[in-house]
Amino acid sequence: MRARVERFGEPALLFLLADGSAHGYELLDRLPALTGEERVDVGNVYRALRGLEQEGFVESEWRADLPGPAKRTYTLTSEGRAAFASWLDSLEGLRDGLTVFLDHARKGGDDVRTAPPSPVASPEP
Amino acid sequence: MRARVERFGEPALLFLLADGSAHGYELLDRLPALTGEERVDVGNVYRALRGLEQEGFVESEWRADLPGPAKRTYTLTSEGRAAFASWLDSLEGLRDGLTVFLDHARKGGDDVRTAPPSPVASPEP
DNA sequence: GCTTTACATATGTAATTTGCATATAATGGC
DNA sequence: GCCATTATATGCAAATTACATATGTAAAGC
Repeated sequence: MRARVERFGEPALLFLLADGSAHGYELLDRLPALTGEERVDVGNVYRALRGLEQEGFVESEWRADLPGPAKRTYTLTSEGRAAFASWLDSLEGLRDGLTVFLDHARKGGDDVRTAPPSPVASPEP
Repeated sequence: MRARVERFGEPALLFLLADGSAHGYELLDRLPALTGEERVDVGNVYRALRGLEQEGFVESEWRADLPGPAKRTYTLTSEGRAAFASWLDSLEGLRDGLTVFLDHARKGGDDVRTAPPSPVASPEP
């Protein structure tokens, strides 16, 4: 069923790059294990990388010296590092928000799922 | 910065409806406080409600007897309640996944955020 | 009574994102 | 040379989202 993080791909890419420079294909390989997604779209990864580059979060350099076909090697910029840190904060906020929501939604045990809802309870800030 | 839950709107609507029947405008009012979003699109809420109805998760009934203009009052079905429970599980999985990711990304304290990630490749200052 | 404002639902559509397919090209093994 | 693999990239339809606008009723003000 549908419950995924929106634009989780970008922070995941930054996370992988924070671990060292890499090229797209390599990132593509390591992404599923990180995000838990079964299928990661090839084209969208490259598009995301170009987007991150346009935003100044990564820099790329063509490397023909490495074995195999020419690769575009991406490296985090300091802006990218800062953005990643900010994204982590944001994700943490999201996680905490989810926790609050889940606690709310599950309060009263299973009556949310089985019994008619209580007439009073409303989630107030 | 961008880090939101995708399709969080539907479970949020189900959550509000689990608390008792309501009409669209009312849900629209209570939604931002629940999801933390500043602006909730009016049209999309009604579209989401119709979607939920087509999936059999909610039922609606026009009420002209209530004060004010005629309202369409939505009520959770048992399928809706089940779907909500399932969504909660899904969200919980997401939350736990986020926790794992954050622990990973933050391991080693703040060095992810401040220090060069690895000696292998860093853009020279 | 008539006008204005608030309530309530709904449609239209442009922009963005996603998923899926396909193109291109270089390398290495045979 | 031929072919599978590695590597990057584009094209496009479908789905989603954001923004605007339309429609109609009821309450409030004068």
